[in-house]
Amino acid sequence: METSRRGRPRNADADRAILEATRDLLVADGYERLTMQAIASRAGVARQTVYRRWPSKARIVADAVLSGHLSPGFDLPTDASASLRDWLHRAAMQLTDAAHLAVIRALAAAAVESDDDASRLYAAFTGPGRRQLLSLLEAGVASGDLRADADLEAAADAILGAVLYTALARNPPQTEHLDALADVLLSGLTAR
Amino acid sequence: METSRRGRPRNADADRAILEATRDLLVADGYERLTMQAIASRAGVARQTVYRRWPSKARIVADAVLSGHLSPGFDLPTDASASLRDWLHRAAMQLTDAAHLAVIRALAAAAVESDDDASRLYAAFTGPGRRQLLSLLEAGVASGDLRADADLEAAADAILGAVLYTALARNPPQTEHLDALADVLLSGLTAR
Amino acid sequence: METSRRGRPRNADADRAILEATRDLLVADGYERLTMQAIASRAGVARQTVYRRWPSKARIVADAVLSGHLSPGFDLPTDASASLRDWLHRAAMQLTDAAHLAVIRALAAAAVESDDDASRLYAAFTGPGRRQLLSLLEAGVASGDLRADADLEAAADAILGAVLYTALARNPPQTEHLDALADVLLSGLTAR
Amino acid sequence: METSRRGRPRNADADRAILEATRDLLVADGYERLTMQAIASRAGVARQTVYRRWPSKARIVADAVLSGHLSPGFDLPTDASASLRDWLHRAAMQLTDAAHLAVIRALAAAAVESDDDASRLYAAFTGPGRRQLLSLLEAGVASGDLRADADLEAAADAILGAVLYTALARNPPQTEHLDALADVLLSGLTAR
DNA sequence: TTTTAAGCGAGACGGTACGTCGTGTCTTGTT
DNA sequence: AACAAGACACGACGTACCGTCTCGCTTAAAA
Repeated sequence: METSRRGRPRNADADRAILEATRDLLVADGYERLTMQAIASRAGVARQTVYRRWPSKARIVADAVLSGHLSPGFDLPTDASASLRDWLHRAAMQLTDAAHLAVIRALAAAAVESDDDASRLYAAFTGPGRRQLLSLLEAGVASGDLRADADLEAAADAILGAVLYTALARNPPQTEHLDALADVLLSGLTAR
Repeated sequence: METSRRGRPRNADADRAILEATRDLLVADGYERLTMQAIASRAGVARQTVYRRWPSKARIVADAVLSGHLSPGFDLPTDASASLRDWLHRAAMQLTDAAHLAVIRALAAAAVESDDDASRLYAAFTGPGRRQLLSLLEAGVASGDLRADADLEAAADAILGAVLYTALARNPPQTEHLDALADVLLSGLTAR
Repeated sequence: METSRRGRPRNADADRAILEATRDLLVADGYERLTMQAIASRAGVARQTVYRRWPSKARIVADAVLSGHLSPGFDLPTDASASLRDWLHRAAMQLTDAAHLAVIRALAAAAVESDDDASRLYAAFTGPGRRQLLSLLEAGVASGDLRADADLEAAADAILGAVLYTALARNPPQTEHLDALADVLLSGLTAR
Repeated sequence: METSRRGRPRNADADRAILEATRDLLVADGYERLTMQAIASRAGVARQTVYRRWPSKARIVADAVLSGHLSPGFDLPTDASASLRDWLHRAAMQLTDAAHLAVIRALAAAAVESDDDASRLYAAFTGPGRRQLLSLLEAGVASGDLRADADLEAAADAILGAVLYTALARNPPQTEHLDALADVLLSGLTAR
């Protein structure tokens, strides 16, 4: 048991306040305009208190992502009736709002420290959406609408990648394009 | 048209040298560590000579992307025998090398700083691969292997997005995962 | 001849402005409260411009002293009629005003970098007063009032040291004390 | 008089250890490089224990001076045979060692930061030497070597000031210069 | 004996200045 | 005009100290 440390304990609220301040400022101003001083001020904390916990701006942002402070909520009903097409539309809509675009772009900068950090960041960012999507797919399999022998993990990656890419490269995404996307993913490309 | 200007003409080599220096440094150190001084030094040029041509770091990177200096070569044969599965494997392999990952991450940073739309940069970056992929798909349709009524643009987006996302979030990508990805894209998710 | 240097030449006015700003702020607020930012601001210059010329606060102050920006004026007439007693009174008066006390105290801090810098700083600070005093003594010798075989350099040191010490340790100096001081210096201690 | 307090009594050793640590570090590194943490560490004490006794760095140094921890020993015999010239030489020698120079310079810094008057600190620092010098002068008067009507306080100031100034501004002091100094102080400047 | 008030080591905290680095602009002399 | 070189205004970075504030533990006098 080594929880009884010496000295004044760190203010646990500060950690949270700093991550939240980071999220708010990142979403509002973007990574480049994000400042340690601004983070500290908004968190109601001295600059040194931030540095005592994180060694750099990139690490704070990385932690904000990893701790889920920056993942999109995807506040959609995950009931059985929600079709994949609906999910694609809503996810694309949410990802293309200014806040989430800012975060997606920050992921790149935050991953600058280490090369394989990037994977963890992207995985953490997409985690909630991915879990949601997986349960949607599982429901589809259970109801017999989707085939049982598909690799659902791979399917989730394909869907997430497609919607992320569309959000980034086809901003704003068009309805017909998303419908065609859903068609490809559901029906496949093979002639029959 | 007054093409003959007075004074000393610009050194045409400098443009190319600067873009190449930008690419090399970007790939080696990432966007955050990229500095104008480093670009100029590596290009054998004064800092002002860079600023005479581009107004900011973001614009150089954007131009390097738009001019194709940073797009992946995808030097794969596009012959009829190349299956979609092969393409996925090779593309994922190429995108996960350090150089391309650095560029992919830089796209976001460059987009947010320059006036250019992120979508233009992503489109430019993925352009060559996309064109290659489309001709592969068209060949598949022509040979009757792929169904004729699929939206090939949407299919290309799905495939590109999936492979990009896999490269970013599942670094390095596993063989089985890519195979499962190909299966989903070819066969679709719908039960039949 | 190597005066033709390359690149934009340094703004010569800035050097002077920085030294003057240093003097003004030092005299007004003291060494401890002196700030690089304050110096720069008052000189109408960026902080980096100060650092380009001097590596530290101590060095600026040292240079301000060595360049005579901080030496007391001792604006007394040096005519033959000025007696040593008068000089002592006026010098003590001037050295005990707030401005000069601040400078004297700053000498110690400014000398922190190197050990024998201190000598040069004290010598520079007292230089003008010393020269004035020497010509006063020489005039006394010429007029026959003072003995010709005294070491005037040593005498000047004794007088300067005495008045400096009195100013520091007996702040404010009393008239009678200064008179007694003059008496000792003029008549000596030896019984006759 | 309520000398018996409740609670754990203060460690009396700490006071002394702190003052000694202050002296050692001051002499070794100078006032500017002196830090509270270093004082505490060297004294084997927590930083707070220092602050419980002194409110600031300047006050510790001031107290170290006032308590005599930093005054030069002037361990000279004060017997009748010791001439003023001998005293000057030995005092100059002692004051110009690195330790005492550091202290002399620290006086100014400590004085400007603490509420204490500079004069009190200088008086305390020079106190032992001054008392020694005065008894030397009184012995000279008693023996008839020195004149009886001189203001010995003023004479002591002149001598102390001269030797201090020489130590500071003419480091290291030359033998001939000190001899000439003694000559001026003993014989005076007046022609006869 | 048991309180209880203070001392103490340790270290977090709000501030402030430091010295460095990068950006984008400007000003020299030279080509 | 372009160019190499480098100064300039601006502003963020990460570090170091200051003096204050909790923590848990220890120590002795008071209850």
